[in-house]
Amino acid sequence: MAKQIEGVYEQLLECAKHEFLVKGFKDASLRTIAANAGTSTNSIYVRFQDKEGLFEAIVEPVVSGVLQLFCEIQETFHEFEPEIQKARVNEYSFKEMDRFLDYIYGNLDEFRLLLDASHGTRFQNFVDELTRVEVEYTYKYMEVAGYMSAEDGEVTGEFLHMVTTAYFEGVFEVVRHGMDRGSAGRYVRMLERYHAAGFDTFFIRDNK
Amino acid sequence: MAKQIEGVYEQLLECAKHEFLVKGFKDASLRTIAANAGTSTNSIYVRFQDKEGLFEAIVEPVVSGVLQLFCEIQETFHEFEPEIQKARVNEYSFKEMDRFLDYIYGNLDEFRLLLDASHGTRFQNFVDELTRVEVEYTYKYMEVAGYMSAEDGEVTGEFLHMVTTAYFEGVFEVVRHGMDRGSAGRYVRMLERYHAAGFDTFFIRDNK
Amino acid sequence: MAKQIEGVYEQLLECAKHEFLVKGFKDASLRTIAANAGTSTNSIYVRFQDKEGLFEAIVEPVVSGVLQLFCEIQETFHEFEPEIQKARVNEYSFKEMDRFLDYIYGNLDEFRLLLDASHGTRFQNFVDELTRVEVEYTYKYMEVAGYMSAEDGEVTGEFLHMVTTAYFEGVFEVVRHGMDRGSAGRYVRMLERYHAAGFDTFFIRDNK
Amino acid sequence: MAKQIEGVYEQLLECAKHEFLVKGFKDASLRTIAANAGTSTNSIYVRFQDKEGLFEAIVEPVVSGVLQLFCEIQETFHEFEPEIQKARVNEYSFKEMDRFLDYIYGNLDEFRLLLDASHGTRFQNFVDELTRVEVEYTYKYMEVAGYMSAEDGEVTGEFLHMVTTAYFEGVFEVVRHGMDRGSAGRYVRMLERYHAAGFDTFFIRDNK
DNA sequence: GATGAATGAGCCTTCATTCAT
DNA sequence: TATGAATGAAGGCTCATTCAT
Repeated sequence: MAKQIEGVYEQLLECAKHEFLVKGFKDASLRTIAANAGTSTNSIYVRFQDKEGLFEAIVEPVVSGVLQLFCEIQETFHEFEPEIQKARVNEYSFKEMDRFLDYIYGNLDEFRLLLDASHGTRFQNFVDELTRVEVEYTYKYMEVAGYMSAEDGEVTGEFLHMVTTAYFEGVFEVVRHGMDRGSAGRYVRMLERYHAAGFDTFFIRDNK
Repeated sequence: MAKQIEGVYEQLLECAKHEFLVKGFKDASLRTIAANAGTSTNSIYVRFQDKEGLFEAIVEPVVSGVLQLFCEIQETFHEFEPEIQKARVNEYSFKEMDRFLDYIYGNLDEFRLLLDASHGTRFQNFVDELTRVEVEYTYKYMEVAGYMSAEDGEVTGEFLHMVTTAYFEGVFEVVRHGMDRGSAGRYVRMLERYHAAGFDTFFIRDNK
Repeated sequence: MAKQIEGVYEQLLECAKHEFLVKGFKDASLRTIAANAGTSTNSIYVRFQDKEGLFEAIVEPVVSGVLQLFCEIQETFHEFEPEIQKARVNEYSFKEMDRFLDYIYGNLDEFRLLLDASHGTRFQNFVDELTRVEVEYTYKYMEVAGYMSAEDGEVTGEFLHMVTTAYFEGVFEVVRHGMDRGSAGRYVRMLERYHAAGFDTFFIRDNK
Repeated sequence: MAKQIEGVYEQLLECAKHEFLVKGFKDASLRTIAANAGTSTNSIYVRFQDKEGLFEAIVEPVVSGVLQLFCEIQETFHEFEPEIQKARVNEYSFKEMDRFLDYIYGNLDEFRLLLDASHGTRFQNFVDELTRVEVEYTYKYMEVAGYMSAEDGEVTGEFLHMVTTAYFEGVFEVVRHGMDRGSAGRYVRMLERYHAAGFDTFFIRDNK
């Protein structure tokens, strides 16, 4: 059974990660990656199909992971009773944001790649994907919790998308700035309060 | 002697703008630009030094312009008496945001370039630059208006930078999404309220 | 020990046939063939030596077959008495051409390979080989039947070769055009009359 | 006015011609051609756009030339009165075939390329193109001269195409075999008689 | 013998920039 | 200064074949 030379796979991933981080997807050179990994360009094709396949191999598990984590968090929350949802939304999101950050800090390089080196790949709209999911769940929550837009509906959808984008971009600034895990936690906590306030300016509870 | 042929300069700018918009800085081809402009590649070098020089020629006036406008707005504001500043801050920023948007919409392509096609040039951190200026003035204003952080100061600076980034990114979403001027106005107004609310959550007036 | 896995040989032949037909010998990819056959490239080398060996394995039996059939037909004919040869040449060749076409239509793909996909292999001159054999027998027949060239002999040989080539190329057009067996029969019959007329223009019977 | 280095163009054409002749279009290497011409591969792109452009540059003038010559010959003939056409068809085609052969022998290498090295280019069906033109004119002539098919019409068109193909392939054998100009003349003359006889077997004059 | 990775060379094409005219 | 070829390097990718397991 012709085995791949041991360690080359990992070497390639490591060197590719580095190259992509430094030069971005487009400008990264497979020749350079292969040379640094001490092998031939063809090794890349054997293992990863092509350039984008190499990028995906690095990044895809993390993308899947974060989406799964994200959905799991949301689903768990949305299974609570409406009353509980309303009562614990802040507490809950604080707690879960920590899991989220843990995941990010467990895969820092991959997130850096997704955020700043993925142009030209199918991951270039990664943040947007996350945003879409979040917006969807936000709508669900608004319904459950009896929120309604404070404004006429005209622009609500796009606006919500916009500020949610801003929220995620804010979270990911933490990655871009190379902040340590501790600071990141504090920051993001602040960011949540910040956005919660903004949110409450536009969307108010329709309670009696 | 041997004057530059009239109109070629403008042709080059126009064609370069188009090419950069479509392909981004890195992937744009000087050959293509020159060919479309009906001249030779060397014409670019004569007029703009090199590829980045060409990009700068398109974008730099707008960058200068927006920075100047921005500073002017801020300076004017900061020349008011503190009492007036405090009283009119919202009204003022609403009004001035319109000038800002007008400027953007008067130079849409250039902003698009700055936002999405400048990677690889010295303008790739354009938003960050704006953010830095804004943050600086925010500090000044906070001092004048007697604001203070609601939190311990440890992370204040970076946090302020972060949310200001989010603010500007939010504003520029308007460009990226190809929103029309009217919608943009409404959006950004909402965005300001949103961020104002967030801001007030953290920075409170030390009045008596 | 370690016997070849049953059926792989046939699979390879089948897939190779398809690949060669579609891409021609040079552009065919052994990787693709092996992959389609559900085996490894090396299986090809074990069974067929190399790329050309694979091509030969497909095509050689048919080449042998057609040559054998061809010679058999000719030999049978030439065993007849001269008088009978002269009397029945047309009738005979009509009848035998049907066997020839049957053989072709029983091995259509292989003939297609020989005609249009063999460049780069030792079969690239397949038609020429057939032609040479035919010309040889034609000479024999001419002697037996008392034909002689109507022209001075200078160019006779090459000319005969040329028109015989034209004859065979004509026959094989039937394959290239994907004609059905029925039409092919009619065409080739016409072609024979056509060439017979041409032939009789140059080579006339030295009878008294 | 930046001139191309003198002679490089010609060198490239010459070396390309040689490489294409030896290896065929597909297998020819631009690197090799450039190296042999003492220049860089890019010189090829500057002058000829791409690989096929290089091939075209060699071969296109000859293709145009031969088509023009061919049509001119045909048109001239078809401008004669029907009576004259009928009377002189053989004499005329003999004479003009010499012009045709002169043209071929004035551009031997190009014809070799067209016949045996053009696979993969838009010239790969060169003979077929010629054939189509010839067949068209043949139809015209048949009408004028009162020919009609001796057979039912079913297969006439395709059959005519087939034998005309055979005719041209026969003519071009002269190129493939490297025959000298003198022999070629005699051959082709014979070939014409040969085909004329075949033709007359199927298409007979509807005279009274 | 089967596997499939390694080899090592090669493909066409494109680029930003320089340079001779 | 305009021109556009020359430069010189690099790009991703694919190949037939060999070789270690």
